[in-house]
Amino acid sequence: MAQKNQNGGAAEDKAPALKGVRRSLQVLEYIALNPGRATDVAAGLKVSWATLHRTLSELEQGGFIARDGDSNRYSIGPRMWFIGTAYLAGHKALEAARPYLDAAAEAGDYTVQLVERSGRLAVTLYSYQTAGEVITKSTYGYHFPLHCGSKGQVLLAYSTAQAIEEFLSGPLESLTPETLSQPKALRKRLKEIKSQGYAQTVGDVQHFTGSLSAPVFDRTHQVIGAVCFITARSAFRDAAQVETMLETLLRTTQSASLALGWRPGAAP
Amino acid sequence: MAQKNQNGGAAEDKAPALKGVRRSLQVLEYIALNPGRATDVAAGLKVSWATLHRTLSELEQGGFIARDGDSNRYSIGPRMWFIGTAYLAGHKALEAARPYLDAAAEAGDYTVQLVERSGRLAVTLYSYQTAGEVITKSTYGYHFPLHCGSKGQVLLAYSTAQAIEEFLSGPLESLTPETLSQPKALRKRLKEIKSQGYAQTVGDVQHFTGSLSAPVFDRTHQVIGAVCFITARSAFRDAAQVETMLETLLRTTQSASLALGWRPGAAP
DNA sequence: GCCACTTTATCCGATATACGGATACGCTGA
DNA sequence: TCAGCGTATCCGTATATCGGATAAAGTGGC
Repeated sequence: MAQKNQNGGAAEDKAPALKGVRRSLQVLEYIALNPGRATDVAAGLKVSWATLHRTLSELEQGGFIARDGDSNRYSIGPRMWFIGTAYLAGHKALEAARPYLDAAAEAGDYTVQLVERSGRLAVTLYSYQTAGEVITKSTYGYHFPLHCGSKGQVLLAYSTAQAIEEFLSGPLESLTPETLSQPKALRKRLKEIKSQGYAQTVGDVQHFTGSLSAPVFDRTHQVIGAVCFITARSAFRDAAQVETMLETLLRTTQSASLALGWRPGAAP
Repeated sequence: MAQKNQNGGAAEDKAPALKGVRRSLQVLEYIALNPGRATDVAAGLKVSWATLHRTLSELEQGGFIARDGDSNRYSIGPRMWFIGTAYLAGHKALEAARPYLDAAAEAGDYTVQLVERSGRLAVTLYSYQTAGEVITKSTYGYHFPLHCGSKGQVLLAYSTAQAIEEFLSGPLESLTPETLSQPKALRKRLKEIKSQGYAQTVGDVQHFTGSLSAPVFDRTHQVIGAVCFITARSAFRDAAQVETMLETLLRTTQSASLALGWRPGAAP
């Protein structure tokens, strides 16, 4: 389960200024991905034990990570949530899209999400889960690699060819037996997605769910995120129902894009 | 608007180990509260400009803060959200309470929140906003001081006398003319709240809304958070409606507490 | 309950690292 | 054009940080 640099890569390698700061944030991210004991973190990050210990103490003291008294396991602390949420307040795309997301959620019986890319993962910015149907791991805090699930695939499909290759050259783990994890197959899939304007996957993230996603554009015709509808696997057997979902989905993404200044037509 | 150490205080003062790390996180928190230009941050935190510049560069490079190209204003970056959300995955109280929160949200026409305390602020962990009525600032990313709004007051009311005094000795800003900001009046109010088991405020956070909150306990009879119902001010004129809300609220908090191992009866 | 082992905590001297004053660049508005 | 503010970068020095080693505490096997 020890997935190391799943998210990283954001110019993390070149310049080692402010060594301590860099490390502490790496530690935070590592713990976000794999909460666990101190030694494991030290091993995963290849940091000398003494150094790591100091770092952890400092972070814990500040409430940025929390330690379970009994097991000595570390996990992300409340203060990180506090800081992190500030990202949403003032997120222009989210703000613009929210009304349409809510409307879509009311219209049907599925979970509605707005996601964006962060490193190799699709990160949920907003999740509206109609109370009727509860789908685990469809809320905040669960992020999946881009090749798993329609949302990630959409984000990936609209990247540059170079970015796609870069992603595909990384590790492509399988979350279920149905996960597409062959670069070749994925390339083909991504092309299809881009040409049809949306993605649909079933059972490649969790066995019993499926999802439908489409991209959201900003005024410069760049994809800044994706809207994703998630529902039970069974729903995808009913073609008419899928058709309706798709219609709502595309209406939603188009509305959101328009609200962000996007206008139909080819990119400038 | 420059509220400095609004959240802090978590043993931030005593031990200066890992200076750089400490500062960088202070910077992050400061920016979370007051996004803005570099100089303002330097002034607010009383850090030499050169040092701050290095810190900001490092944080920006990692995607922990984002800088608006034109105005040079800094705000929290996507990676902080990514890390912060990990706090929710595995938050035992949230997990236990969620079903009841959802149920409550379905039952009535108000926003349902689960909040917990972080420093001097009440922080939203979960917010379920029925699409019908949209209340601004009732989502993630907007945090209010404990003395404003019923949610904060509940959290405060169940603190130790010492913690209450400590809070009251800090700055008590008024968000609206109706905010209670006199320590004396607040002390009285907190006593009332604790004796009646819930809090109700109207118009003390935003002019046009009111809220109703009650505490959630864990097995050790400690308050680990509060559930809060928020709705339009007008709704609070209808006594019968308030009565119904209150009933739902108390049922919700009791269910959540039970799910956390709390049992009725006095603390051990 | 004892022993071997793993994990966590703390010390301390050497050295690399980050600090901050000073200086230079760039933008905005008068 | 110039003044003034905000931003970027340089560089010598002092100091804060690193990590090996050691001690303490916890874990599990038998």
